[in-house]
This record gives sequence, C-alpha cells and structure tokens, in this order.
Amino acid sequence: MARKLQQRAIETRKRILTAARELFAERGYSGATVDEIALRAKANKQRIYAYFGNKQQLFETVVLQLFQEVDLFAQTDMQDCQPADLSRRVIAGFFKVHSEHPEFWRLLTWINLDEAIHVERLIGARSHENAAIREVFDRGIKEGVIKPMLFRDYLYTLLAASWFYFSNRRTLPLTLSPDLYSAGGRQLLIDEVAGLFNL
Amino acid sequence: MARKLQQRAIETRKRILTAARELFAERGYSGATVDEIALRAKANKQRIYAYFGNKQQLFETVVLQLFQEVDLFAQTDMQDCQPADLSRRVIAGFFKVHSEHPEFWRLLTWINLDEAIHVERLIGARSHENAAIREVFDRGIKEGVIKPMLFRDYLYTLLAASWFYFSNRRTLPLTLSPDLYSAGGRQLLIDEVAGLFNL
Amino acid sequence: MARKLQQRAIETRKRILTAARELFAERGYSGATVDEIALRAKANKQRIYAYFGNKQQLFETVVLQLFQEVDLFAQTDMQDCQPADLSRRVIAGFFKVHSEHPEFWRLLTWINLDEAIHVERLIGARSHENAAIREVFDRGIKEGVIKPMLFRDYLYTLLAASWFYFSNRRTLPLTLSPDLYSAGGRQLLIDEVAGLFNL
Amino acid sequence: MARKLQQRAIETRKRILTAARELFAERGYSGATVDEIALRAKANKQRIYAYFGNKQQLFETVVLQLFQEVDLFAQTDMQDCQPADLSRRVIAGFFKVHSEHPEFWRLLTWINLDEAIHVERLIGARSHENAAIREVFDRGIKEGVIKPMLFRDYLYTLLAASWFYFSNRRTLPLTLSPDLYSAGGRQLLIDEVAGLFNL
DNA sequence: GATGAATGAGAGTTCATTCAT
DNA sequence: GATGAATGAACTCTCATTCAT
Repeated sequence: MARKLQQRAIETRKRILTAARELFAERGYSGATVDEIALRAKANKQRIYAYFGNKQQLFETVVLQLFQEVDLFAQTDMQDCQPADLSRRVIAGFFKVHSEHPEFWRLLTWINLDEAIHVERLIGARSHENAAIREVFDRGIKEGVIKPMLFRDYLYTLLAASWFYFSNRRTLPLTLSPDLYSAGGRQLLIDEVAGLFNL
Repeated sequence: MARKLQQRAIETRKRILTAARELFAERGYSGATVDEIALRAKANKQRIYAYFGNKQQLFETVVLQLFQEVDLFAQTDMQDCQPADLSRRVIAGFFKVHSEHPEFWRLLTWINLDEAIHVERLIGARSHENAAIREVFDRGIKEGVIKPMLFRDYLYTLLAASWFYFSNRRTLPLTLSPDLYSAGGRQLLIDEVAGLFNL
Repeated sequence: MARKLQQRAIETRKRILTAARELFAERGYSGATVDEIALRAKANKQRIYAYFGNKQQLFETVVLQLFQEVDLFAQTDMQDCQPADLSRRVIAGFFKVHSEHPEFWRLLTWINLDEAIHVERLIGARSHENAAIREVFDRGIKEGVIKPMLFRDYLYTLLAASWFYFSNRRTLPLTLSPDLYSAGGRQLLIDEVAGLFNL
Repeated sequence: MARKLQQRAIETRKRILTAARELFAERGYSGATVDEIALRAKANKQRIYAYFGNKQQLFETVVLQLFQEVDLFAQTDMQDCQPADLSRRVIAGFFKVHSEHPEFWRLLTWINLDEAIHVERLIGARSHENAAIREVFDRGIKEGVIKPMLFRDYLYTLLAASWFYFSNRRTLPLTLSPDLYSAGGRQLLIDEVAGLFNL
C-alpha cells in the first residue's frame, strides 16, 4: 500500500516536472505561472510546494534535470568519421539537438538573461563526452586536413553557429536573410560553416 | 512659453524611454514593471500611459528606437583595411558593439524568446551598411586571400561567434571553458575565429 | 471531509453575492468596487475572481439570482379576492415587493440606464404567475365592475404607478408633493389609483 | 478686447455644459469622465475646474440648467382642450418631452439612484405651470366627464405611466410585452391609460 | 499524499485633480 | 483665459504562497 502511494507521488512529481519544463521553456521564469504548471500537470498546486519548495527551486530542478538528459553531442554520428567530414557531422548534430530540444536552448537563454537565477551550482562542469570528436579532430590536424586551432575554439565556433540559428530565429530572417530558414538555406549554411575548418 | 513646457515633456519622455530600455533589457518584457520604470525615470506612472499608451507600446517604442540607434557595423574600423585583416576587424567591431550596448542583444534575445511580442513590423529590413565590407570581402576572394563563400554566411558566422559570446556569458564559462572570458582568452578567440576565413 | 470544505466555499460565495447585490443596487455597476464588495463580504478579493470570473460576470450572476428570487406578484393577496378589490390588492402587492426589495427596482434601473450592460439573455421571459389575477380581472370586466381594457395595459399602469413611487422617491417630494411619502399620502395614492380601474 | 475674451469664455463654458449634460445623461455621474467631457467640449480640462470647481459641481450645474430648460408641460397642447380630451393630451405631452429630452429622465433617474448626490437645493420647488390643466380638470369633474380624484394623484398617474415607459425601455419588452414599443402599441397604451380618467 | 479554499502583495491601467507656463 | 504636464489615489485583476481538511 505504501508502495503504491509512493509510486503515485513519483508520477505526480514527474508530471509536474514535465509541465514545468515545457512552460518555463515557453514563457520563461516569470512568464510561467505556478497555476498553469499545476493545471498542465493535472496536479494540485500545493503538490508543487510539497515537492519542490517554491517556484524558484522548481525551476532549478527543471534545469538540472534537463541538463542531465540532453547531451549536445548525443546526436553526432561518429561512425566511421573521417576528419574531412568531422565538422559537418558535429554541427549537424548540434542542429539536431537544438531542433529536437528547443527547451534546451530556450531555458539556457533564459538563464543567461535572468540575473536573478543562480545556476552556478546547478550546471555541474559537464565534461562533454567529446573524446571521440577530439581524437578525429587531432588526427585531422596532424594529417593536414583540418585547420590547426584550439579545440576549445573549434567547438565554440560550431556551437555558436548552431546556437545563433535557433536563438535568433524570429529576427534573423528580418535582418539578415529570409531564406536562411528554408530547408535548402539551412543545409547550405551548415555546409559552408563546416567547410571553414577544412584546409 | 509653450516651447519650454514641451521641453519638459520631452525630457520626461526621454527619461522614461531610457529607464524602460534599461529595465526591459535587464528583466525582459514581463519581468520589468511599469512601476519600476516610472520610479527609475523619476516620472509619474501615468505619464507612461499618456505618452506611450501602454506597456506593450512602450516596449515597441524602446525596441524601435534602440534599433535605429545601434548599428552593428558602426564600430568596425575599415580604414585602410586589407582583405587579410577584414574578418578580425569585423568581428572585433561586433564584440565592441555588443560590449557597449548590452541592451541590444539582450532585448533582441527577449524578443526572440517571447512569442507574444510582435516586432515584425518594427524591425524594418535594416539595410546594413556593409557595402564597404562586402567590397573588401569580394576583393579578398578574388585575390585568393579569403576563402570563397557566400557573403551572407560569412556575416552569419561572424555574427554568431560574437553573439554567442555575450548571450551565453553566464553559462559558457561553466560548460566550455572559464578562461574564455579573460582578456587574453577573448582576444585569442577572436583571432582564431577570424583566422578561419583566410586561406 | 470534502463536504465541509465545500461548505465553507459555498458560504463565502454567498457572502460575496449578498454584498455584491447590496453594493451594486446602491451604487450601480461602475459605482460599486470589487474591493468594497470583498470587504463587505469579509472575503478575499481574489475569491470573487475565483468564483465569478470578473466584475461583469459577478454583476450578471447577482441580477440573475435576484430575478429568480423576487417575484413581483408574490406579495399580492388573492385570497377571496373580488373584482372590485383586485386593483387595490395588486398595486398594494407591488408596493410591498418594491418596499421590501429595493435592490430589485434599483438594479433594474441601473440596467436600464447602462447601455454597456447586456442582460437580455439573463432576464428569461419570466412567465409572471398572474393567471389568478387575470381570471379575476376578466370576471370583473364581464360583471361590469372593472373598466374594459387590455390586461397588458392594466398591469402596465399598476406597475408604473408603483415603480414611479420608488424610483423617484428623492425628487418627487420636491417636484410634486411632499406628503406623497407620508403613511397617509401613500395609502390615499394607492386607493385613488386603484379606483381608476373600477366603474 | 476684454469683451471678446469674456465672450470666448462664455462659449467655452457653454460647450462644457453641453458635453457634460450629454455624457452624464449617457453614462451617469461616475461613468462619465472629466477627460471625456473636456474632449467632447473641445476645451481644456482645466477650464472645467476653473468654471465649475469640480466634477460634482459641474454635475449639479448641469442638472440645474436642464431643469430650468425642460418643462414637462411645455409639450402639452391645451388649445381648445375639452375635459374629455385632457388626459390624452397631457400624457401625450409627457411622452413627447421624454422622447425629445432623454437627458431629462436619465439624469433624474441617476439622481434618484445616487445617494451621494444632493439635489435638495438644486431642484427648486418648481411650481409646475399647470394652472391651465388644472382648470380643465376641475371643469371636467364638475361636468361629470372626468372621474373625481385629487389633482395631485391625477398628475402622478399620468407622469408615472410615461416615466415607466422610458425608464424601463430595455427590460419591459422582455418582461411584459415586446409590442409595447411599436408605434401602434405605444399609441394604444396612451389611449388606454388616458381613458381611465374619463367616466 | 492530495485537494479546495484562502490570502496579501503587487501587476497594469485610469481617474479626478493640481501645477506651471 | 487657456493649455500641456504632472500627480497620487484608486480601480480591476493576477500571482506566488499558505491554510485547513
């Protein structure tokens, strides 16, 4: 019996977290309301306070959980990856993750904007599991296929290119070029950016 | 003297706009409150409604004005610019603008996040005065100094690199590398990114 | 016990409705404030929004409920009523209702004044339970006791006479005659008006 | 020159009074706003305070002026009036006045509703110039044409019948009968009510 | 564990009124 | 006399949070 109760609680907790993640991502910290989170989670509002303390802590839990789940490198196909193809694969992977997990970059963006949110302790220095990438990268340089540069700045540029695409989706078509967001425009962009790193 | 009276109003209006710009940039549309804007502007709250109609319109006015003021290319030093040096100068200019006008990228970010804000008509297709840049860029390609690519994607990448630096300032040190934001780290990053475009 | 909790809410709701009815009747829709209604109801202001949505809907609920409660013909004593006495009894009944339920005519008056209020659908075509009156009325005409006229206009005139008395209570003493509102003056008026319908 | 200034002031004052009368009649005391009155009067808001002190006093001035202008008996055609026709003529006159001056009954209604308005001193005991009517009325009684009753209650009933028609225009069609407000229904009503007073 | 009921502070907005020229 | 600018209180409505069962 106690088992069952606990099980029910776990499910309620999970539903709250899911609803919170969606709403926080969609509307930001102050845009999302506790009422609506409870409503979407089909849970009683009070449960949120019982499980997470308050809105702030709920937010932090959401962020923490999301960061544990989403791995930026998870979608990078490294199978039989040759150095010449590395950059294209990596950036394509980033685009895929951002595309499939808009909550990821949205929440990150909100965190970066909102000075009131303290995430220092939340985001554990995530050692990106990018050893495989690094290996091909190093090989590429040694073989004279990839332009020599710091691995850190290599990743930075690829991340920046994909991040910018999503985080400025609403204004970029107006200020830079509308066809950036057509299927073809996107692919071309990816190829051109990836091409930068090859000699 | 009617002149003087109007002058007083103009100043009040300006104070409101300045305060609003700061607060909207800092906390976003829903995070900033009309009360606080009035307080910071040392103006009566009602004046905001007298001059701008409502909060939404105040926001739009702020955005419009900011976009008319801030020119992303204004800080790019094009004097005697040789193709080999172009990318470094351009990206340095972007960094400078973002550094001096954090409201610019912050407001843009808020706008990109908040689906409720409609600024399509606000941001007039800004014809970036980048003719000078384009000229050197084209020359650089012809001379075999710059890697051939679409000018659009060239700008995109440079913009992305600088945007990413500022918009993720709080989380990047935790996830990628802390020394990115030291003086040296920043310069190195700029140089490495700029170097990508040269053959 | 869920029952008991609900009971508490029901009482709060009722207190709000009562306070709202009083204040709306007293000061009209825009004259009454939500704050004051909450205060008088000894309820938290927010409860009003939780239970009724907004001020407008609260008003409509008040009107609807009042109209279901107050029956203009309820106070008419029809026991052993002879045609010769009908008019006096009916108008006396109207006076009694208006006297006991000032909110009734007051709210109706506000509604009639305020073009912004839409109550068309609220006031369901109330089938006045006046069958008993009509029967005696018809008999009176057949017997030559009551002056022949449309039943509709008969009711209209009696209603008008009582309505006018209450709705113009503040100005009539000044413009027509002060003793209209003494006990004797009122009775005399009733008798004289009632007498009009008899041959 | 001073003359001219004064003239201008008089006109501004008049415009304010007209606008105020319209808006007070339309929306009531608290429904009408000083801003809107000034706007409609094409006058500066401050003028209202210069000329009338405050909103309350403006209202009282409006009422006072209206009552001096509108005479309930002005539209009663007494030419060659025979007793048998008196009641019809008087009530028709009332209908005409109410029809042409909705502000009259509307403002009166608002005054009667709003306890906060003190009109005692405003409405000077207006000796209705109804001597002519009274004369015919008395003659009618003496000649056995008009039913004997107090003149006061005679007037009361006729006033009530016309008042009720206008002040309940929005709800009466719903509760009593819709055809009351057709051209024919109205005429019939007038005739039937007038007929009550004749033997 | 779960839920409905309640709360106080504060949000955006409007109002009658006064100030300054 | 006239006007634009300014004010503070009050209005409707919402939010994060707590209480009671």
